[in-house]
Amino acid sequence: MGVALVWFRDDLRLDDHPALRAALERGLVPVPVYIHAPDEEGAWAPGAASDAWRRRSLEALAAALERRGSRLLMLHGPSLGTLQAVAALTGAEAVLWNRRYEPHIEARDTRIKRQLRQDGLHAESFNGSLLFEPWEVETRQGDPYRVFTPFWKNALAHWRPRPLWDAPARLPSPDLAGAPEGRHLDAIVPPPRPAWDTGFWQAWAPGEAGARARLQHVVEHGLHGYAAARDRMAEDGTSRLSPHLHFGEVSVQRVAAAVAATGEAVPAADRQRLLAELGWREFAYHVLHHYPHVADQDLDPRMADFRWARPLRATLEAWEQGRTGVPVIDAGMRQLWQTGWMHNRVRMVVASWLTKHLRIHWRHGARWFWDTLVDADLANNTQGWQWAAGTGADAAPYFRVFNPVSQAQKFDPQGEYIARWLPELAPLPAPARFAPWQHPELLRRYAPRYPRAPQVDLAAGRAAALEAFAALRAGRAG
DNA sequence: TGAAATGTTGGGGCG
DNA sequence: ACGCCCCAACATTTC
Repeated sequence: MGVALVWFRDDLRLDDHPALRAALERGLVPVPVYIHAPDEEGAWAPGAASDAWRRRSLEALAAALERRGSRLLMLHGPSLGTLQAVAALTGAEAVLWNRRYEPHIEARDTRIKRQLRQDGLHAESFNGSLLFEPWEVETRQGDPYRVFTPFWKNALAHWRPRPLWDAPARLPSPDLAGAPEGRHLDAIVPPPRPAWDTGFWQAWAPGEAGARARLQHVVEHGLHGYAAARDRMAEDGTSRLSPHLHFGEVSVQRVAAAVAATGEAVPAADRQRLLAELGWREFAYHVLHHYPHVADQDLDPRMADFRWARPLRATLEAWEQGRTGVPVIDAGMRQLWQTGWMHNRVRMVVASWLTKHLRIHWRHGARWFWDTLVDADLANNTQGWQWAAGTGADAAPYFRVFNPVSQAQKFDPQGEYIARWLPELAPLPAPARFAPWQHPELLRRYAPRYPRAPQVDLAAGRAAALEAFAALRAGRAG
């Protein structure tokens, strides 16, 4: 029987896996391969939190393959050379994989595909992670979209859910006698030392089983009322599927199908809202594909002359470590540090603070998120930061400045979120937790170590941001 | 997927 | 009954 290498990357599942499916449908024995090649990730090599997750997800994938009679070959080295070597040693006739859509990875994979074909192998890639190919959706004029709503309207109108493919109960066992000895997981992604990630795994279950369990939970309990619940900071109202989707532990096609299948059981607005969140993910990949510079530069060239503040180390560190003196921001930054994740609404609030009140360029925030988020994803992270900073596609206008106090009052009315992640403020009565600088006597008594005042006065920071924006416009006009 | 300033409206107190 | 004022509630505009 012929052999096909199935090259796993950010698709760490067996269910609804187009490349694995293709191997089996061609009657080939799949040889699952994972190659660690961080040098090829360029400036955006996975961060520490991402690697901590990846390690667990790979462990789960390897176990799932073994339970089915197969085995994951984990290797370290240049992707092309490693694939060539393994193909030669196993006698593979095909190399199959699901596409990644980061521009520099797309370019690398195109070179790899060309070379493998020159070597006489059947090399083929599939869409395993998006509902729509980034180049598939276009305006009537044939241009890429830069505004979400028409993008999503057009995309949904053309959505034809494809049949899902269930992971087989058994897989053929590859003959790895001639193959290189696989590396131990520790050699691929070493465990964090010291084990700073222990707090993560009370909140998360990396791997395909955890992803499917979460999807089931969302569909059964999280969809009814989702549109409003997703904004409430203290609740488990968001889907929390982002890291599972990033690592491809669940197929986005399966997520969309499961949501759509709830039908009348769930209000249409809630269903559409969750689908729209998947839509933002699609939009982020669409924009990154067509404007590959956005990961590092403003999409909107008019922002090039904007007067960003010099990013002072101390200011940035206070933000990173949750010592800004604004409770909802500090709570969010500590949730991020302790669990590798932050509630979506809080992400918007902390991003607005950094880019508007502090006027620090969004790339500094994007970097910190990249290193600390378990769901760090180049397209989504870029889209989120450029949206918040007002520099990106369909971004919040620059003058849209979040007030972190009113945001907390609105979306954490009992101050529970603040108390949970900033326990030093828990002794304060809830109404005093939103702006403790207005209650100096309570601060002194109950939270003597918490900053006496925000790192920037709220009104002054807002005014300075608006003033800088006005100066930009004036400069352009004159 | 804002916030704050400004404008409008209408009920009620009061002379 | 009427005009006047206040002000909350809501709507619109501006940044």
